[in-house]
Amino acid sequence: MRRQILDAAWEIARSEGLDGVGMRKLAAAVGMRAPSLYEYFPGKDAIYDAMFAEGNEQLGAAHRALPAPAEVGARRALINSTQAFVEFCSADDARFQLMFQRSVPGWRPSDEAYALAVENLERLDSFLAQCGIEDADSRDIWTAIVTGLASQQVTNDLGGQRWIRLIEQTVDMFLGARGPA
Amino acid sequence: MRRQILDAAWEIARSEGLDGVGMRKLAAAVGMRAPSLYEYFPGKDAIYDAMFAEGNEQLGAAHRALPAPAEVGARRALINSTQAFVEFCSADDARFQLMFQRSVPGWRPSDEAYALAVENLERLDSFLAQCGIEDADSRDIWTAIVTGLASQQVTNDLGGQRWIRLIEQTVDMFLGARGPA
DNA sequence: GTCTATAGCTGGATAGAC
DNA sequence: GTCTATCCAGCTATAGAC
Repeated sequence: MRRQILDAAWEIARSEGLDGVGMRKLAAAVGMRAPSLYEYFPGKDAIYDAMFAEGNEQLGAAHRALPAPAEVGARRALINSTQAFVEFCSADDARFQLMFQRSVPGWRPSDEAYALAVENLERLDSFLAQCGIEDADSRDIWTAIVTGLASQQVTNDLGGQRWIRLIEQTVDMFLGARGPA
Repeated sequence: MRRQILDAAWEIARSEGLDGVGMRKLAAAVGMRAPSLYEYFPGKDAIYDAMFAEGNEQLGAAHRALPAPAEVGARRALINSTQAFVEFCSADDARFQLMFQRSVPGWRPSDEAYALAVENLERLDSFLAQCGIEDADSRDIWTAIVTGLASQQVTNDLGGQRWIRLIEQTVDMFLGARGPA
């Protein structure tokens, strides 16, 4: 039942925006009345929280599914992970906004949910290290580039390929500046 | 009086978030009651709209104040404009969110206000062209990089220098990939 | 121009019957 | 577990007195 409620919440968020998720509307979407939702979640914030956690689990799973840098080489690994990330963001703008922008007034993820986000950041760090990117400045430049590609793709060409298809070129630009291959 | 109201609105937005700007609170901040605000603005959306327009005017002014690429060369021009932009974003996160993120549920800029944003984008295009960046792919990569730097700076180190100080290095990376100087 | 008063709505959450 | 009924708080906006 929690599953059904969360699915409905995602659907409303995708079609009407994150702020469109209200207790009455959400309950109606699963054939209930608002008060019944409190049997499954302590409140509305807990629903956003579960969504935030779920998004981070999905991102973690997508990242774990990538081949290791040792297998495919740093260049290919960076391309793969960037494509996976930008496509992940672009596949669901409501999820992107919930996870990476502060677009739900008055809501902040709980500590437990946020821990999943930190876990993903740590996984990324270790992935970058395996790609030979270990100094802090390079990591910061890298994260700026990747989040920039993702936000442009989501904001200006949702569901398209406009920035996704520039990823290889961008990775080569980044690697080229770190010394010739 | 419109000026005073807008100043108060910015102040509330900065301290409590954009959604903290309400008619009662805003009126109280200028020593009025809510209904009196309707003498100066037709409604709340018009206030967001005026703020959006004002932000874009400020950005335009900041950009116009930059030395021309012909004077300082492409590299310096790109560094200057990126620093100016990231600092502009980082100086006021409420303004950043209003202008570049969709963080006011239910509000969209009016056509007139949006025209100012388009004007700024066109100015940027012409600036980039003067820097020798004319193909669409390079422009897209460039905007991704710049917005990425800005969003990382605003989100993770507001008011600091963590990404601002990486701008020179990033511009060199970008230019390096376009053929040796 | 500014006010009081209030309409009219929407939202999350709770009490208590069944 | 689900419901009806309702509370309570918030909001924008308007009517009409002064």
